Amino acid sequence: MPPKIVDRESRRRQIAAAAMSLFSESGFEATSMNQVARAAGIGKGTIYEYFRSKDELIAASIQIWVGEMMEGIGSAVGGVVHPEERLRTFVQASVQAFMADDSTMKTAVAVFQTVLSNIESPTFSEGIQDAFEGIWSTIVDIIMEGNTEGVFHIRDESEAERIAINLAAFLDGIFLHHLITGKRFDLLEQVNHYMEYLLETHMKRGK
Amino acid sequence: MPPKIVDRESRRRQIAAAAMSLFSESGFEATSMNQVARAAGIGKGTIYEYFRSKDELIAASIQIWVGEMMEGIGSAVGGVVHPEERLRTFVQASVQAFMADDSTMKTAVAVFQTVLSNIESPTFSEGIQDAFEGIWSTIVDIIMEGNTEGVFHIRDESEAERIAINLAAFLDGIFLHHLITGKRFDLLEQVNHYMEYLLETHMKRGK
DNA sequence: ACATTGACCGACCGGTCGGTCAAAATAATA
DNA sequence: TATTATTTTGACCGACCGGTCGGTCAATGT
Repeated sequence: MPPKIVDRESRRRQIAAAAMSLFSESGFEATSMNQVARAAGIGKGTIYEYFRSKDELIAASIQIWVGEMMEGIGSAVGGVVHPEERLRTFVQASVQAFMADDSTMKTAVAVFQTVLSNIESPTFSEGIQDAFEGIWSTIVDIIMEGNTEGVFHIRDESEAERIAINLAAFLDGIFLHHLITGKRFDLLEQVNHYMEYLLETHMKRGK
Repeated sequence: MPPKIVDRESRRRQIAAAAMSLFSESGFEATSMNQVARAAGIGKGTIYEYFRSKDELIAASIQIWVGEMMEGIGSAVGGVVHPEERLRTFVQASVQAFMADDSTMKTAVAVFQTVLSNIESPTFSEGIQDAFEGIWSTIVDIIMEGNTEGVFHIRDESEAERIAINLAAFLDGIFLHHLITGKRFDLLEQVNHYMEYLLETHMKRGK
């Protein structure tokens, strides 16, 4: 009976992907549904077959983007066994992911802004909340694992959490400032500087 | 000869101030020139006597807002003499300024976003660049002063600069994450955690 | 061959926006 | 008060927006 069966989920992803590349360049508000349609190679009306509204399209795009971002970093860390090396790899992968192209960073900021503007709306904030929990717990896991292996020396898990929250915040902050100030400082140098005394002091690395 | 003398500069400030209070609540894009006119108690056309476009109004508003922000923090630090206390005061004043109300933080993020979206346009980015230089040099000054007084122990000025850049980035990052995650962690605790090992290690405080 | 389906489309709608401009208001001069 | 230069104004405009909807069409079942 169905003259043409369409995998609705993969179609959603396809449209959201096309949309995201526009969002990354011009932001969410500034991108019109007409542009999205053209970029996706479909009619505008078709978008509304798969998304109730522009907001829903934005939310879905964000979720997919965040997921891919985390997947990339996760797979980079996956292969490394030594805790310190894992932590360094995690940071390096984050730096590379964000600095790969400016548009990635701009997208991240746009996402921040959109989530903040809709901080009351669960549609937007839920996915982001999960993302943060994921990032934090990834770092905490690395630290605690290093702790039991005797590589790090942390008092307790809540201390590891504090370190994780600060590390994640620092990374976002330094990325943001690097872009805003027109790359007026050496990003890698600053990140290494942070890592240096994170490892040397709190974790009493080596001896 | 002029039948009506108008202090153009103060008029600009007055309009920009009225505009900024709206921008803080709803963001730049979402605020219409009609709303700005009503809030400023003037006709819409009058705005265009003092600003060429909405973009110029936004840029001017941002510049004034940033200026007031820095002035506030600067005056808080001004009275303190002991270097370590000055640094703590600087951080505390920043926290208070941002956490005073959510709208301040949302405004800051909106400013970031706007500047990033117009990173090529000098109209927007110039003022922000100066603001960052100001913040960095404020921190560097505190550190270097503490150095000559023997309270801090820093290798050289470039080391102080690295510390300043990282501190500023961390503060913005932690503010941002605190808001986005729905205040899922204790902001003050995290900031103190950072300050603790900033003072205890790099600066080899006390003994 | 032909009926049925649903994916797809783009013209169209109500509404909003930034920006303009002719006219009104204002105030110093004579 | 009449004149004149300047400032202020809000009605108005065209462009554009998100979203809708009647209709088209290719693919399938019979």
